Amino acid sequence: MELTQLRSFLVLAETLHFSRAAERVHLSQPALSLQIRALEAELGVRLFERNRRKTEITEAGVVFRDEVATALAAIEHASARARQAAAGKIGCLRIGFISTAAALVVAPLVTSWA
Amino acid sequence: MELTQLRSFLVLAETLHFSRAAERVHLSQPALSLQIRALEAELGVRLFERNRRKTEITEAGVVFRDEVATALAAIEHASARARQAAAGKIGCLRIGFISTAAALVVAPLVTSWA
DNA sequence: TAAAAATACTCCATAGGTATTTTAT
DNA sequence: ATAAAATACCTATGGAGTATTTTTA
Repeated sequence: MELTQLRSFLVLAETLHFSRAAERVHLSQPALSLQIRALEAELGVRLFERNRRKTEITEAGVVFRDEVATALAAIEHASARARQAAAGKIGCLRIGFISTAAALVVAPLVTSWA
Repeated sequence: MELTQLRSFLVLAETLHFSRAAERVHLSQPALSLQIRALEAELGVRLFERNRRKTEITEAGVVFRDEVATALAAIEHASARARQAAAGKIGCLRIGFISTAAALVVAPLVTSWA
């Protein structure tokens, strides 16, 4: 399973139209089709019902869509938090009394002041 | 960003040892090294500090690890739920009175009885 | 006949492996 | 000298594109 497949899946679940979904994720229609097929194959679950002229999402597809959306958002969030942490925006707030000499040592380590 | 990179990252965050982590995810040591480098490059964040003989996880790495672990678990969960839904294990519980004739029609649709 | 998805095929980018080097103890 | 990670290089896989076919309304 690939993140790109999951992103494509979410867009298709929204548009319910392979060609338009493909356009939105910058893929050709066949490429998107293959991604969805691969995803369905790996899950062993049919996510969309391709009837006549319309593409419908299955009940399983709805369940998968809602949970995957949350998971992908979590990954985005994780990336943002990691960047913040690296930039020193995330850390511990600890309160205590120290000597003036120690304060001079500690001060340069502080990344932001309240 | 790829799921395989995230899985490799989680294992490395656990073992703190490239060779052993590579073994656990069935990759060669250089391949794992490249995955981590690619991940760090995409995030713009250093996730591990490779000092002398020991590999240490950075503060940003810890943040990323915790959130990614949750996200990956969510994806696993989504897959399981989708399979359950496809198998008809998830659905509505609706209670009402219907005729015996209607009951005979409905009965075959029931996937499980309470 | 038109519109949408699936299939066939070709190609190339890149992920991964092996071999080697670098680095630090 | 050893142990661990990085680098170099090569290869093969499979993902993506174009062209085409199938399907059904």
